[in-house]
This record gives sequence, C-alpha cells and structure tokens, in this order.
Amino acid sequence: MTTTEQSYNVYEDRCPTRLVLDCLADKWALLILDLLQGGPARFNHIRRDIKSISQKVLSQTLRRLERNGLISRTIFPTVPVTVEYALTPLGRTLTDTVSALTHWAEQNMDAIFAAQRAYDERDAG
Amino acid sequence: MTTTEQSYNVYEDRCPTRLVLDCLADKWALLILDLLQGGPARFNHIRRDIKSISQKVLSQTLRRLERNGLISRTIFPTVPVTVEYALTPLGRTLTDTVSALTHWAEQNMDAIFAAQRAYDERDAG
DNA sequence: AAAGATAGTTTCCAACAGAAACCACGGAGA
DNA sequence: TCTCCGTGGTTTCTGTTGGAAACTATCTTT
Repeated sequence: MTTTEQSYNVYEDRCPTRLVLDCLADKWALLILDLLQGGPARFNHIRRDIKSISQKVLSQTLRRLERNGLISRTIFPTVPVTVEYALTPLGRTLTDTVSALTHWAEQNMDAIFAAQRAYDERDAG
Repeated sequence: MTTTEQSYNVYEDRCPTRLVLDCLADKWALLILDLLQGGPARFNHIRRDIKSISQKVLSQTLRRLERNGLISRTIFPTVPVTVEYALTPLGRTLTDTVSALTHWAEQNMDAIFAAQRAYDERDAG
C-alpha cells in the first residue's frame, strides 16, 4: 500500500529482505551481536555469558552470522586452539539498531508484564 | 551490579528482558508490527499481505503480541464478523526500532549476499 | 444449493531446538 | 602413565515447534 519510495516490499514472499530478516530476527543472533559490541569473544566465553544457550545452537548461529558477513571468525594456533569471534564493519553498522531493541525491551518490561497480567486475568475471568 | 538505573543483564538467564526478546525477536512478529504501522488491519488482510505466513502462526503471533500489549484486537459485530488489529501506544513506541531493522536489511542486502557468496565459495574450495 | 467471505482451530508430518554425550587435541597433575 | 581439564566443536536423541491443508461456524451472494 504505502510503498512510495521502496522498490522492495518487505511483505512480499521471496523478497530478499525477508531472507535477511530470517537471519536477524532471532533471539540468539541478537544477543550475540549485542554481546560482541563489547569486543571480540571466544566460543566458550560467549557460551558462558549468554546463559542457557546450547553449544549446538551457538555454533549454528555463529556460523550463520559469519556466512552473512556480520561477524568474523579468527583461529589462533595456540594450545589449545583459540577461536575468536568479532563484529565485522558490516556487523558494526547493525549494532545501534540491536542496542535500540534491547534497550527498548529493558525500558518497557514493566509495561509488558502488566499487559500480560491483564490479558491473563481477562482470559481467566 | 551497578543498580543506578538498570539492574538487569540481558545475557543473564531468567532475565526479564530475555522474556521480552523471546516475543520480539521473531521474523513474523517484526513483519506484523511493521505492517501495522500503516494503520489497523484485519486478519485476512495481514495474511494476504505477509505472503506465506500460515494461518496458525499468524493467529498465534497476533495473540502473543496482543498479550504483550503491543497490539489491540477489536471485534466489530458485522456480518461476517470483523476483527481489527492495531498498534497500541506501547506498540507504537517500538515501531521506530522495527523500521530501523527492516531498513537496515534493505540497505545492506547486497553486502550480505556478497558475503554469502564469498563464504560459500570458500567453503566449496 | 453451492460458493465465498469472515476468523480462526485442528490435524498431521517434517523441521528445528535443547540436553547430554561424544570427539580430537594437547597440557598439567597424580 | 593415566586421568582430568581446557580448547571448540559435532552427534544423537527426544520434545517442541512450524507449516500445509483440512475443517468449523455463520451469514451473504449467486
């Protein structure tokens, strides 16, 4: 309807933007990007910081972010081997937006929980 | 830690912010919020606009967004019945961030697809 | 009478997520 | 030497979720 200047329509199936959102609109991906704003981090460091993420999902998400050019993966031949993940320049252009999302979540938590309680009471009554 | 204003750590398990992200960090939720910026919409209208969303997931996502106070659900006793979904004031405070995400996706699509090609070629070679 | 519109729910199956075990490598301690 | 600890993952298994299609229910149109 209101696509005045955009040549892409986000709602269109097969729209490339949708493919991008498929990668970004993910809880773990956002948390990882947010974490890496604080500087490079290693696999087990991320795993310990983002509590309750499983190793499988962490490695899958890191690989997806790497494939999309948002983070880099550097192997240092130490003993034991060290693998460092860091934001790429492209990834860094995204962090303001990611921060905005997490900050919004923090600031509006109370309103959201109030809404949940109201909904659940309505539902029960 | 520093409980001056924020006492939450996004990476902490059981952090309430994480519960909020569980709701927001979802492709369909973001697309629906983005769509509703253009004004209220009915169930089948959203369904037709956001192509390839299934009815089940659409109704589940709408209900979750409603429960979290981001959208409202209004039933008009017409024939057949009309159900209108619209952003709440709380939901409207989120739309700037959502727009930022979708715009970022549109603007950086090409870089992302280039990164994907580079990754896949590296992988194949 | 049958089709079409409204807004969903239900059913079924495939895909995905998470927990735990396992792997390979080498260093350190008993 | 033998076992555990650390690195960074992969594999396996199982429970949850996602998506496609069919079904519900009500009323209008053809």
